[in-house]
Amino acid sequence: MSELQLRDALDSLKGTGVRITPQRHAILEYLVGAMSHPTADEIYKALEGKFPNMSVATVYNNLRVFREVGLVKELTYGDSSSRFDFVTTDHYHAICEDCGKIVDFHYPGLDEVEHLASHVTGFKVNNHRMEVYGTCRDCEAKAGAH
Amino acid sequence: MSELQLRDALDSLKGTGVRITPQRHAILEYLVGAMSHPTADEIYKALEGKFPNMSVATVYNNLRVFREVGLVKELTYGDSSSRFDFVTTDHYHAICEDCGKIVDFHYPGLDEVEHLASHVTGFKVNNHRMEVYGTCRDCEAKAGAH
DNA sequence: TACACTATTTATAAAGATTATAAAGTAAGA
DNA sequence: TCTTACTTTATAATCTTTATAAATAGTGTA
Repeated sequence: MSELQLRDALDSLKGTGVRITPQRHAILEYLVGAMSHPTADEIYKALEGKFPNMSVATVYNNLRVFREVGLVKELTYGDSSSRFDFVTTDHYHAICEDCGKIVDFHYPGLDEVEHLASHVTGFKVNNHRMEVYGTCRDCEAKAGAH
Repeated sequence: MSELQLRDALDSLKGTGVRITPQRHAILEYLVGAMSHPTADEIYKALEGKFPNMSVATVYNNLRVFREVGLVKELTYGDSSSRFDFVTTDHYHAICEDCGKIVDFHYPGLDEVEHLASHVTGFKVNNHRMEVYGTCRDCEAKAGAH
């Protein structure tokens, strides 16, 4: 399962022309296996045994690369440092109000909303629904050309 | 409208025993009137004309005070600095799947979802919809007694 | 109104997270 | 194997936020 996710991630990287270095492999592996959402520093410390010479910058650089490719989400809670989360297949929908097109997007953070809602309202919360409404790129372009 | 919000905020502060200084007044006034969600530094710069000697620490200290009292929400998007938002009456709904009861709850953080959705999908996002589903306390109690 | 007490502001330094830079190293295709 | 461009490393720099201590100023009370 994690194996498969890791392989998919590596393939996905290859597909976008990003080189696969041992450091990148290790960071991805760690993220896939991590139960929590680690900070850059936690990842750095976790891999320091395997890569005694690895620089913190390498961790940051690669987390950014992974984020840009869509493999990883950066979560900013209130605390001082960002947390990073391997993207799974949960997703929400963005809906175009002009043409009705529906586009998937991923967002890992809404469990927090369920928690807070439960806390505030006293409900036993089972699930939630969320959609984003707007104009898709095509319709926006048409409207712009008018 | 903003006037009233500001007065309410000041009263609320008095009620909790927080002193009202000219700096606090000005920061609150700025937050109430701000269309955007300013960063601490933006607030600092905006008030530097009125308070040439004000320290950045004062802005941070007071934003923390306001947050602790519940007047202000701290928003952490992906970018480097926190943004601060005067708490208004926007709210979401928790819906009981047994009896249909609807309870309001507040949650200030979903702008972040709009941002991310917009970035990922290319949509120009206008708004979103979110609801939480579950069982209210009454129905939960009844079911428990069954 | 004046006083006293304590919270607050200011100025500065310090801490912590993240990014920039340049030289050395290495993945990947030809 | 060779070459090229991308990566890593080490380090410094930047930026945001917090800590500290002395000076200042609100607020309740006499």
